[in-house]
Amino acid sequence: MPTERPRRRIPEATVARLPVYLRILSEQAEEEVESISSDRLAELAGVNAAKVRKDLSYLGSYGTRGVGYEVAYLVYQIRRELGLTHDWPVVIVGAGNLGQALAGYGGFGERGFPVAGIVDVDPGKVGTVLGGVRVRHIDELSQIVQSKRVNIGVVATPTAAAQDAAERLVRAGVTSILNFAPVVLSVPRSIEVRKVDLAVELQILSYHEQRRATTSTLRSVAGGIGGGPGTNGQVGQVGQVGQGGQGGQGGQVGLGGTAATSRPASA
Amino acid sequence: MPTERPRRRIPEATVARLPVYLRILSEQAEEEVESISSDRLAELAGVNAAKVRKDLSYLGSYGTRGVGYEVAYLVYQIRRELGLTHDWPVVIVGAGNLGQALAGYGGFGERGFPVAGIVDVDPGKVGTVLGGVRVRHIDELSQIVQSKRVNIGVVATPTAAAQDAAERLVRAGVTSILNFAPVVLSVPRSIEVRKVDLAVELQILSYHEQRRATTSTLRSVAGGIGGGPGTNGQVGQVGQVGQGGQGGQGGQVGLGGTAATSRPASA
DNA sequence: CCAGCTTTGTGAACGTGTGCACGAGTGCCT
DNA sequence: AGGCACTCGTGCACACGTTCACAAAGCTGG
Ligand SMILES: NC(=O)c1ccc[n+]([C@@H]2O[C@H](COP(=O)([O-])OP(=O)(O)OC[C@H]3O[C@@H](n4cnc5c(N)ncnc54)[C@H](O)[C@@H]3O)[C@@H](O)[C@H]2O)c1
Ligand SMILES: NC(=O)c1ccc[n+]([C@@H]2O[C@H](COP(=O)([O-])OP(=O)(O)OC[C@H]3O[C@@H](n4cnc5c(N)ncnc54)[C@H](O)[C@@H]3O)[C@@H](O)[C@H]2O)c1
Repeated sequence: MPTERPRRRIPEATVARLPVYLRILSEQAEEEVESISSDRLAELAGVNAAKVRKDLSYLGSYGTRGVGYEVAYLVYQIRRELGLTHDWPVVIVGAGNLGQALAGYGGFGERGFPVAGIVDVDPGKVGTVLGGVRVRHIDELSQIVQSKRVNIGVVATPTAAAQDAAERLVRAGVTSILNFAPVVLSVPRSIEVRKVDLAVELQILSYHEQRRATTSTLRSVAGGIGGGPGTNGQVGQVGQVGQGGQGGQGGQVGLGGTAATSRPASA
Repeated sequence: MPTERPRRRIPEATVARLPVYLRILSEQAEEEVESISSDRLAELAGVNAAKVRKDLSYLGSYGTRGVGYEVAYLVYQIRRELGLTHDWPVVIVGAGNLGQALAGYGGFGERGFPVAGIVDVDPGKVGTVLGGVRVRHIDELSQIVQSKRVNIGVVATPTAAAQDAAERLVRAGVTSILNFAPVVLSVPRSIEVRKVDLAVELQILSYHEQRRATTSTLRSVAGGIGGGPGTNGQVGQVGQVGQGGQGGQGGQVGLGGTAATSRPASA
């Protein structure tokens, strides 16, 4: 079993898809599927088969022509490439609505991101236990980060406090931040920041809804602008998509979208 | 005041940035700033100034050369383009950890996405009140969607139930879905789906952390692989970024990343 | 009214991402 | 052993997105 070093630098767009492949492959492994073709994997992931092959080719791990990929080996390779060979403890700043939901969610620990700690400024929150972890005061942040060797921090404070939270995280030694507050954080360029902004997601959906309404108005002059539900409910027929092409994605610096539109075929 | 129709189709990457500009411009408007340059807006949004100008040029709304853009007018134009001239009520499926956090979060209503309803299958959850909205049984979904004219649905059920939830939403008449479950939903191609997958975000961060560790190992042979915190905390000096370029983003069909990396200068 | 400064709008070059098409292996069946 | 069906790996063309650079346009002061 070759332990080749990551040969090329992996494109961000590919990095963003690897976790999806990984989840699917892990599921397949549980169902005792030993081998999988790029076609099948593409179908399950809702992407183009050529894209799957190209993505996987960056791993340097080879499939077998005429056969497909060995699921277990692929899982191993992707996990290694993503740095998932060991856990990455995370620390959450802000134990409000969202922080509590995150802490109470077991999915992170399962996927290798155990919650090493939750901190808050509110004395009323300190001491309460969320998802098995006791909320501690924010002054203990540095100590938690250092003793638990935390590299990843999550900002779940109100908007006004997000910049402060980020700075505290950076000072404490965190090098990657996942930010839920709808603000652009200012941090040293060496820090990797990713943003999840639900309002932005909804606004993008709104744009498409609005566009849908406008377009149909042009065709059927009757349609009101408010745009009632389209009620075309054809749920059964799944639309395997012709993958409407588009520029890349990736956690690029500028801004960039947040979610991905997908519409794959089910099994 | 010209009310020009949206001339060109707006690129997805731009659509994904407009909400960010909108938020910043709204804040500026509250601070009574009347005019803003692309440079300043770019700085606040953490993007390249040329990108800002190009993005805004798609709106057809004009700035004034030598001066900048009129904040209020830009806000109006962006809101119009994004379809934010009226509210878009949303319905949440799944009143668990996440559904409760979403319902309890006032930010959506403020931004034009009031929670029209929350539904769940669990009889124990039905009847409880979250964020001023009573949880109702999922069988009432269609009725809610139709009576409240809901176009956007949010899937916040466990993974196993997400596909079912999506199908119910589509049958009820919803045409856009925001999915929090880590699965690829199969829906008719006419339905717009966006996915927010926190585990994917963390795994992307993990990739970069791992890469950082590997790279530094090559340089300073000493460093352990586990990669303790880097503790280079230089918080004060904000890094206005040279916008490390990258391929596009956008809510493209395939998959695609979810969050964006940003690192702008603060005011 | 002109000179000089500022800032927009956009053409063009470049970089990234996507998807087709096909050569090149691999396994199976006869 | 040979033929055939299958699937990977990838070159290539094209689409999309980003950034630079600069002419056009507007403002201000004299
Ligand atoms: N709740 C959601 O569903 C949701 C959805 C989208 C975005 N968000 C964003 O997530 C963030 C958190 O939302 P929420 O609903 O959990 O808010 P919240 O008000 O319920 O919780 C915020 C918590 O942060 C704590 N806090 C305040 N200042 C702090 C500081 N300087 N350091 C550490 N902790 C501090 C508060 O004590 C509070 O417990 C907000 O920025 C919000 O915009 C939340
Ligand atoms: N909680 C988080 O912070 C978090 C983070 C990332 C992803 N997620 C994802 O979000 C989803 C929800 O997470 P959660 O923590 O809220 O889960 P949860 O178990 O707390 O809540 C799920 C809710 O959905 C309800 N439900 C189950 N089947 C349903 C159906 N068919 N129709 C309607 N409702 C149904 C359940 O009764 C429950 O109330 C999961 O897919 C999870 O992977 C959650």
